[in-house]
Amino acid sequence: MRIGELAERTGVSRRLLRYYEEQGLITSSRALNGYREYKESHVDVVLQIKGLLDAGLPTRIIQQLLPCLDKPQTIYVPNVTPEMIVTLQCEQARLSERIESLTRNRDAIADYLDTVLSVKSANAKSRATS
Amino acid sequence: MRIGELAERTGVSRRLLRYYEEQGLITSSRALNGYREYKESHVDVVLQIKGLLDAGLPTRIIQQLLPCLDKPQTIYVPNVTPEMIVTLQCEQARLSERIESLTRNRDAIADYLDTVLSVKSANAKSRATS
DNA sequence: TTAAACACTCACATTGATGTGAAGGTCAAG
DNA sequence: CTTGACCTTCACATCAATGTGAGTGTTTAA
Repeated sequence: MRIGELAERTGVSRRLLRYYEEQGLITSSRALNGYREYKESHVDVVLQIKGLLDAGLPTRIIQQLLPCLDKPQTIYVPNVTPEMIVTLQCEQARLSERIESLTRNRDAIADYLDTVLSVKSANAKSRATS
Repeated sequence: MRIGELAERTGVSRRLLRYYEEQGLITSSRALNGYREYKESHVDVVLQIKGLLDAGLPTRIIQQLLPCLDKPQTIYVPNVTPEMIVTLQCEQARLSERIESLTRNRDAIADYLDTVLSVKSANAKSRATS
């Protein structure tokens, strides 16, 4: 598929798809006319990138992460450097921190909404009986 | 306390503290000489802001969120607009999405590390017996 | 064959979160 | 009274993620 379709199917602009490629997050083959050609699998990869980016990870980290997040991963196992392992462990820890922080805040919002909404419904009742 | 101490205790640069104030995330009183004065409670608020920012939320959202994340919140309940509730619900959903995405990816990293490390230890054993 | 839709590269603009530095005021200690 | 460590504002710089547009080539379909 070409860039337009990929953009449409992922919700990521053409501009950004080219940017991701420039940043080494995705690759593409080129047709004879120079157009980028993508495979089905790119859809998922782009969505994953989108998710990570949206989660606040910078592209250079994502670039390191991506090769490890593939499903049939066993092939890549042997040539992993110890530094890479350390990087991943750090990143894993950072992700956990983020998750915790986000969860805390989401729960706080939830609590707040609960309170607000219960008060509102109580008010509605008291208005009904007055 | 003054800005230097707050910076040190929160790990947020003076520059950023002023920026947060400019963005309406925190307030400060001024001493006679014009110096900013902060209270103990600012430490927690700044840490919370840091967490949210680090979690990828933009300041303008944090600004809307903050008043709702206070503990003694019941006072503020009455004057909440319906739009605000909608905003919060949206933001809550977005947070959940982020959390999901982050969790998925963290688990993928964990799986990868597990695989890598188990292979490594297997290799170590086979080297030992050869 | 021409127009519309799509692709390409290149480059400049913007936004948000930061850093950095200049020019100057305040205050405490020597 | 001076020096050093604070503080102030202001402004310019940077970086990553994006947008936007110009200028040009390609494919598609009327």
